[in-house]
Amino acid sequence: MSNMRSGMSRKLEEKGLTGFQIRVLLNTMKIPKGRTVTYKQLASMSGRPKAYRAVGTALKKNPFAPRIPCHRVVRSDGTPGNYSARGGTRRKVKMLKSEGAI
DNA sequence: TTCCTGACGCTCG
DNA sequence: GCGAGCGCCAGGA
Repeated sequence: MSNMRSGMSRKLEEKGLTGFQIRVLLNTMKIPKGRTVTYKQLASMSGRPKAYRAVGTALKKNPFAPRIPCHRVVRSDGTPGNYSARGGTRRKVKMLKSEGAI
Protein backbone atom coordinates (compact mmCIF):
# COMPACT_ATOMS: atom_id res chain seq x y z
CA MET A 1 0.00 0.00 0.00
CA SER A 2 2.55 2.53 1.14
CA ASN A 3 5.03 1.22 -1.41
CA MET A 4 2.45 1.66 -4.11
CA ARG A 5 1.78 5.24 -3.08
CA SER A 6 5.45 6.08 -2.86
CA GLY A 7 6.01 4.80 -6.37
CA MET A 8 3.07 6.76 -7.67
CA SER A 9 4.13 9.95 -5.95
CA ARG A 10 7.61 9.53 -7.44
CA LYS A 11 6.11 9.18 -10.88
CA LEU A 12 4.05 12.28 -10.34
CA GLU A 13 7.15 14.17 -9.28
CA GLU A 14 8.82 13.12 -12.50
CA LYS A 15 5.81 14.51 -14.31
CA GLY A 16 6.78 17.91 -12.95
CA LEU A 17 4.05 18.12 -10.31
CA THR A 18 4.73 19.70 -6.93
CA GLY A 19 4.00 18.39 -3.44
CA PHE A 20 0.55 19.88 -3.13
CA GLN A 21 -0.45 18.66 -6.58
CA ILE A 22 0.72 15.16 -5.78
CA ARG A 23 -1.16 15.05 -2.51
CA VAL A 24 -4.33 16.11 -4.32
CA LEU A 25 -3.98 13.44 -7.00
CA LEU A 26 -3.09 10.81 -4.41
CA ASN A 27 -6.23 11.62 -2.45
CA THR A 28 -8.26 11.59 -5.65
CA MET A 29 -7.29 8.01 -6.44
CA LYS A 30 -8.50 7.04 -2.97
CA ILE A 31 -12.07 8.03 -3.82
CA PRO A 32 -14.16 4.83 -3.84
CA LYS A 33 -16.17 3.91 -6.92
CA GLY A 34 -19.71 5.22 -7.00
CA ARG A 35 -18.75 8.05 -4.66
CA THR A 36 -18.15 11.72 -5.34
CA VAL A 37 -16.08 14.28 -3.47
CA THR A 38 -16.14 18.06 -3.64
CA TYR A 39 -13.12 20.18 -4.51
CA LYS A 40 -13.34 21.62 -1.03
CA GLN A 41 -13.24 18.18 0.58
CA LEU A 42 -10.27 17.23 -1.56
CA ALA A 43 -8.51 20.43 -0.60
CA SER A 44 -9.14 19.63 3.05
CA MET A 45 -7.74 16.11 2.58
CA SER A 46 -4.65 17.62 1.01
CA GLY A 47 -4.08 19.80 4.05
CA ARG A 48 -5.26 23.09 2.53
CA PRO A 49 -9.05 23.48 3.10
CA LYS A 50 -9.06 26.83 1.37
CA ALA A 51 -6.94 25.82 -1.58
CA TYR A 52 -9.88 24.47 -3.58
CA ARG A 53 -8.73 26.67 -6.42
CA ALA A 54 -5.34 25.04 -6.59
CA VAL A 55 -7.06 21.65 -6.40
CA GLY A 56 -8.74 22.30 -9.72
CA THR A 57 -5.41 23.20 -11.24
CA ALA A 58 -3.92 19.99 -9.87
CA LEU A 59 -6.63 17.76 -11.34
CA LYS A 60 -6.18 19.50 -14.67
CA LYS A 61 -2.55 18.47 -14.70
CA ASN A 62 -3.45 14.88 -13.85
CA PRO A 63 -1.26 12.78 -16.21
CA PHE A 64 -3.02 9.52 -15.26
CA ALA A 65 -6.61 10.32 -16.21
CA PRO A 66 -8.00 6.74 -16.07
CA ARG A 67 -5.99 5.70 -13.03
CA ILE A 68 -6.82 8.81 -11.07
CA PRO A 69 -10.65 9.15 -11.06
CA CYS A 70 -10.68 12.92 -11.24
CA HIS A 71 -14.21 12.69 -12.66
CA ARG A 72 -15.41 11.82 -9.16
CA VAL A 73 -14.58 15.33 -8.01
CA VAL A 74 -17.57 17.65 -8.24
CA ARG A 75 -18.46 21.13 -7.04
CA SER A 76 -20.08 21.88 -3.69
CA ASP A 77 -23.25 23.25 -5.28
CA GLY A 78 -23.97 19.90 -6.93
CA THR A 79 -22.86 20.77 -10.46
CA PRO A 80 -20.30 18.38 -11.97
CA GLY A 81 -17.84 21.17 -12.68
CA ASN A 82 -15.37 21.03 -15.57
CA TYR A 83 -13.33 18.19 -17.01
CA SER A 84 -10.26 18.50 -19.22
CA ALA A 85 -9.73 14.82 -19.94
CA ARG A 86 -11.16 12.85 -22.87
CA GLY A 87 -14.85 13.53 -23.42
CA GLY A 88 -15.02 16.68 -21.33
CA THR A 89 -17.79 17.34 -18.83
CA ARG A 90 -20.23 15.28 -20.90
CA ARG A 91 -18.15 12.17 -20.42
CA LYS A 92 -17.60 13.01 -16.78
CA VAL A 93 -21.33 12.96 -16.02
CA LYS A 94 -21.77 9.81 -18.04
CA MET A 95 -19.04 8.02 -16.07
CA LEU A 96 -20.55 9.11 -12.75
CA LYS A 97 -23.91 7.80 -13.84
CA SER A 98 -22.34 4.51 -14.88
CA GLU A 99 -20.74 4.19 -11.47
CA GLY A 100 -24.02 4.98 -9.77
CA ALA A 101 -22.65 8.16 -8.20
CA ILE A 102 -25.68 9.92 -9.60
C1' DT B 1 9.84 39.06 -7.13
C1' DT B 2 5.38 40.62 -9.07
C1' DC B 3 1.27 39.93 -11.85
C1' DC B 4 -2.29 36.94 -13.98
C1' DT B 5 -4.97 32.89 -14.42
C1' DG B 6 -7.81 28.98 -12.94
C1' DA B 7 -11.60 21.83 -13.47
C1' DC B 8 -13.93 26.71 -7.00
C1' DG B 9 -16.95 28.59 -2.91
C1' DC B 10 -19.88 31.74 -0.78
C1' DT B 11 -22.59 36.02 -0.29
C1' DC B 12 -25.36 39.62 -2.08
C1' DG B 13 -28.83 41.90 -5.17
C1' DG C 1 -34.25 30.65 -8.19
C1' DC C 2 -30.56 33.05 -10.98
C1' DG C 3 -26.68 35.96 -12.09
C1' DA C 4 -22.79 38.83 -10.74
C1' DG C 5 -19.03 39.92 -7.64
C1' DC C 6 -15.40 39.10 -4.28
C1' DG C 7 -12.21 35.97 -1.86
C1' DC C 8 -9.43 31.95 -1.50
C1' DC C 9 -4.52 29.39 -2.66
C1' DA C 10 -0.98 27.50 -5.82
C1' DG C 11 1.65 27.69 -10.13
C1' DG C 12 3.55 29.68 -14.29
C1' DA C 13 5.52 33.60 -17.08
